Amino acid sequence: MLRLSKRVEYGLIALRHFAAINDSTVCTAKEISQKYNIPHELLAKVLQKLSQARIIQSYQGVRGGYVLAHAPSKIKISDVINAIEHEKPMLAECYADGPASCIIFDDCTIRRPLGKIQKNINDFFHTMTIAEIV
Amino acid sequence: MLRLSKRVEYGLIALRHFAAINDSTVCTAKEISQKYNIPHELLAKVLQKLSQARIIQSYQGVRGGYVLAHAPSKIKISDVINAIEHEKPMLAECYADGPASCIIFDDCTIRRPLGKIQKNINDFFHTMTIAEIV
DNA sequence: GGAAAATACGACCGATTTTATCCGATTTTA
DNA sequence: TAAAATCGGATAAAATCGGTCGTATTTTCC
Ligand code: FES
Ligand code: FES
Repeated sequence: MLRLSKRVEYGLIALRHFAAINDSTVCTAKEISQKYNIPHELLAKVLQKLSQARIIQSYQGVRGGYVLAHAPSKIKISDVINAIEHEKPMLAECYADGPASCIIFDDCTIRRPLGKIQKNINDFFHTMTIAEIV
Repeated sequence: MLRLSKRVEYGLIALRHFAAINDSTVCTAKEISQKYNIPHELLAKVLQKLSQARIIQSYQGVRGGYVLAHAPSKIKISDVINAIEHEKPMLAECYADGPASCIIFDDCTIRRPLGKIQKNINDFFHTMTIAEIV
């Protein structure tokens, strides 16, 4: 409950790795998966997502790999989450999917108060960058 | 992802209901489940947990039901979560279950940075009370 | 005393989500 | 041309969660 998904964890670990090494050095998914003991195929897909979101730059072919596309201080945690998960992290489903999704929407009395906590978390993800986790 | 469980939602809704009405009036699980359109059996189980944690007082038998055991301002959100969920809400499993649970524990580089966000959320749950959601 | 109404408790199923794997295709360099 | 890497979809395995059921116990009311 209230847990980050493995995909996001793996993504953050990978991004931290990129940020910790020289900018111009490409890293392959295999390297990272071995170094951090992460399932290779799964990490590969996460990196693809990050690549599509222009957070990292991909180079195909032999001697290919990935490099950060921006400075670590420019990459917000929220960017990473949005790139990997297609729906934003929400305390209650009603926020994410709208009134139709929740059967007790009209009778719900805690949606508004929960918003305070939600906002707080959002702000944190929006403020913190990869540079702060190196 | 990063979502509260239904059990906690239902628990909060029920507690808010208790806080909103007269202190000495007992409410049955059935009443609340009908009013807020919540599955009766599931809510009943949640209320049992809250009763065991001394957050609400139970009265058995016909004309029985539940009443708040303390003033709403004395009931913290974290108390409610702890009562309903046996393990605390944690961004990453490594916090909750210790080193043995996470295969990448030794290689993990994001555990410590994540702690900042974790602490922030914990503080919020520890500060906010039922009185603030009435 | 017995029936009804409520909580108490535990076991269980089913659906959904999440995690992980697999395979084939494409790109690029050696 | 072969090897090494990214791509992308499909699929399988696992875990979690919401919800249900059945039974026991307690208490009040008739
Ligand atoms: S829990 Fe869905 S609207 Fe509040
Ligand atoms: S993800 Fe488990 S230790 Fe970091």
